[in-house]
Amino acid sequence: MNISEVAEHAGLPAKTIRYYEDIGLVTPTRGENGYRSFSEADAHKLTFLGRSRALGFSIEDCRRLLALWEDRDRASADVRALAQEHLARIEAKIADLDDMRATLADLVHRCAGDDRPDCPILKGLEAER
Amino acid sequence: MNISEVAEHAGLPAKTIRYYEDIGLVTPTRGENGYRSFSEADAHKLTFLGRSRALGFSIEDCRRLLALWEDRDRASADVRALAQEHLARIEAKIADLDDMRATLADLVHRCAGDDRPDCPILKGLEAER
DNA sequence: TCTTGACCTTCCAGTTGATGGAACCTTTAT
DNA sequence: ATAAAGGTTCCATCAACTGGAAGGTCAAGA
Repeated sequence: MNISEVAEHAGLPAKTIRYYEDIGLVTPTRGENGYRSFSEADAHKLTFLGRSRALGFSIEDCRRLLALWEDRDRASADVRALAQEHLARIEAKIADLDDMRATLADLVHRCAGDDRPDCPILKGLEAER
Repeated sequence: MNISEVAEHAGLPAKTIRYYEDIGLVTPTRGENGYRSFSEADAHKLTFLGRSRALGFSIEDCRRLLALWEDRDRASADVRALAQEHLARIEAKIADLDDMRATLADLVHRCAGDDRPDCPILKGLEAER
C-alpha cells in the first residue's frame, strides 16, 4: 500500500503518517523506487493511532498504548491505569475551561455591546472581581 | 520598577514579561544599566494581559483587547464581539472534550483492570464502535 | 515518444506561548 | 573583597503537526 492509500484507510493525512514514521511509531518497508510500502498491520496500527489521538492521548501515551496493544501478555490493569489518568487530565481541563466559560459568559452577558465605550468586559479584565 | 517587582505585581513570571516585550505587547524603558524600567501603566497593562490570558484569549486576541482597552473611543460592541467569539471557541472545545470524556469513561468503565490481557479499551481503540 | 499530471521523496521552516539554561553584567550587603 | 541576588542576551526545546520548495517516479493519453 502506498502512503495515500493507507492515509485514506486510517483517516490520517499522509504528512502525519510520515511524521509518525519519523518518530518511530510505524516502520513501513520501502519499495525499489523509495516509496513507503505499508502492510495491513501498518494500516491497522495507524488506525489505532488515529483513534487514540482522537481521544486526546498524547503521542507518548500512544506509544505506550501501542506497546500494550501488541503485547499479548499485557494486564488490562495497565491499559486501564493509562486511560484513567488521561481521563482525569481531560476532566481537569474541562473544569478549567468551564471556569473560563462561566466568567466569560458573565462578562459578555453584562456588556451592552453598543457603540458606547463603557465595557464591563474590559473592566473585568482589569482587576480581580 | 524592575522586572521582578512588576512580575510579582502582575502575577506573571519575569521570563514571560520579557517575552511579551519581545512580541511588542509592552515597551518598558531602560535604565542606564540596561535594566528594564516599568511604569505603573506597564504594570497595569501586564495585569490586564495576565487576566486575559487566564481567560484563554490568544496572544493576538490580547493584542486587540489591549488596543480596545486603550482606545477611549472604542465601541463596547467590538469588545463584546471578540469575547463572544472566544466564548464560542471555548464552548466548542468543551464539547469536544466532553465527547472524549464520555467515550473514555465508558471504555474505562468496561475494562476489568486486572491481570488478564482482555481489554475493552484496546478493542475500542481498534475499531469504530 | 513525449508530455502532463498525479504521486512520491526529503528537508527546512513555521505554528503557540512560553520555558530552561548558559554566559555574562550590575547591584547590594556583608 | 566577595558573594548572593538580581539583571541582561541569546539559543534551544516542548507538542504535534503542517506548509512549501525542489525534485524523482509512474501511468495514461496525443
